[in-house]
Amino acid sequence: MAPPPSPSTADLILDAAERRAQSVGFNGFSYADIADELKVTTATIHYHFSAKSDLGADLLERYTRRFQDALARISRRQISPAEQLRAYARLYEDVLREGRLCLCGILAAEYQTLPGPMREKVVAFFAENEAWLAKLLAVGRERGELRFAGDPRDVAMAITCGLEGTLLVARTFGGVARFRAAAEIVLAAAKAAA
Amino acid sequence: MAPPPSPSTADLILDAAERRAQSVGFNGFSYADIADELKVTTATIHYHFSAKSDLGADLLERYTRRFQDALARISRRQISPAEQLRAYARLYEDVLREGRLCLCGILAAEYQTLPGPMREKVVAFFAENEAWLAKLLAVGRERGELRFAGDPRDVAMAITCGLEGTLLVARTFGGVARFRAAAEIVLAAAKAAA
DNA sequence: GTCTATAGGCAGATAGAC
DNA sequence: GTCTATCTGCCTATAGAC
Repeated sequence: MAPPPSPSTADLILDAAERRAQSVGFNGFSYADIADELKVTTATIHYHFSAKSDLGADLLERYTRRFQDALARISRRQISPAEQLRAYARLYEDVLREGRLCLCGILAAEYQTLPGPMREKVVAFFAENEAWLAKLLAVGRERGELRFAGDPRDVAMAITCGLEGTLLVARTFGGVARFRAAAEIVLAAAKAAA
Repeated sequence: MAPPPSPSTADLILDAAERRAQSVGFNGFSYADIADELKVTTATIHYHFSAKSDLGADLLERYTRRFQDALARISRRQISPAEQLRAYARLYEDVLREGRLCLCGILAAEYQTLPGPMREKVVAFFAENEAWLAKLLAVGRERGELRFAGDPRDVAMAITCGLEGTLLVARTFGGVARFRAAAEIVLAAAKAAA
């Protein structure tokens, strides 16, 4: 294994932008904010991401890829479908613990103000999310390890949306403890449904 | 009954601001946007709401009051707890049909950028929401008309958050049809839970 | 690749006439 | 109560030196 290369300026910018976008939204931070944090000037950021919409698009691409990777890692683990669901919920809980939201959750709230390319990527995130979750649910039900009625995609949608909403609300009202309690109830859609 | 008085300028401003806040967020519109829409100047708006944070606070107060009124109307109807839950979900569905989000849902996403007085009102909205819903759930269970395990407040939280998240996501991905399907599954937390 | 300097626009907010 | 006019500050973005 090669030693980890020290992160490029572009990566540092993405890191800072991601952290801010997940807490104050894409419209909630400026190039100046990031420039101050990294001790560079706004011109430097424009050199790497000529427009803010480009930064946003790259941000979404990296975030979605990483999220998909995390889902793939869950799939590879030799655990039951119910356990995989719990691992899925833990992805959200970890985000909340840092005082953040899901990037695509907060961007969904800003959707109407986003440039077109970013909008498409937000939609794609939810579509890929649902596809992964629906497959997990379908397989789990086939094996008799999960119980629920109806189309797995609908249950997948309900679970993803439930976690997104719980994250959103729990950050302002409830905190991590209540996130857990609510998330457990959300996940029960694929355990106890008739 | 007296005839409805023609709305004051302040009311018209609140109406326009509310519509915009529910679609682009509180930081997504400016005094100039509203001024253009109402064919007045920004100075006029400042006369009625000297700072934007005042407008935001008044907006939240009116919205929360109206939402509470809607909940009270549901409570007064002679329908089963399960039907009341459906009526609750319909409040959200109606908002989506206009392409909007719940005001407090979208403000929860902007929470970190909101002035203090607005933050408190957002939190209060969710607290009052949960209180109403928890009471409905508790009564329904006592009467044997609703089935669920655990603290009614946790189930209430899961349902409110589930609907908020479904609203958020369905606006960008899924639309009204899938909102309904997911909402039904969310509400099942208080019907089929073991 | 990073800087200084700056353009051009839009934001929230205020003073004072009518 | 509404207007015109304006201030100040921040934002995105660019030109050009190093």
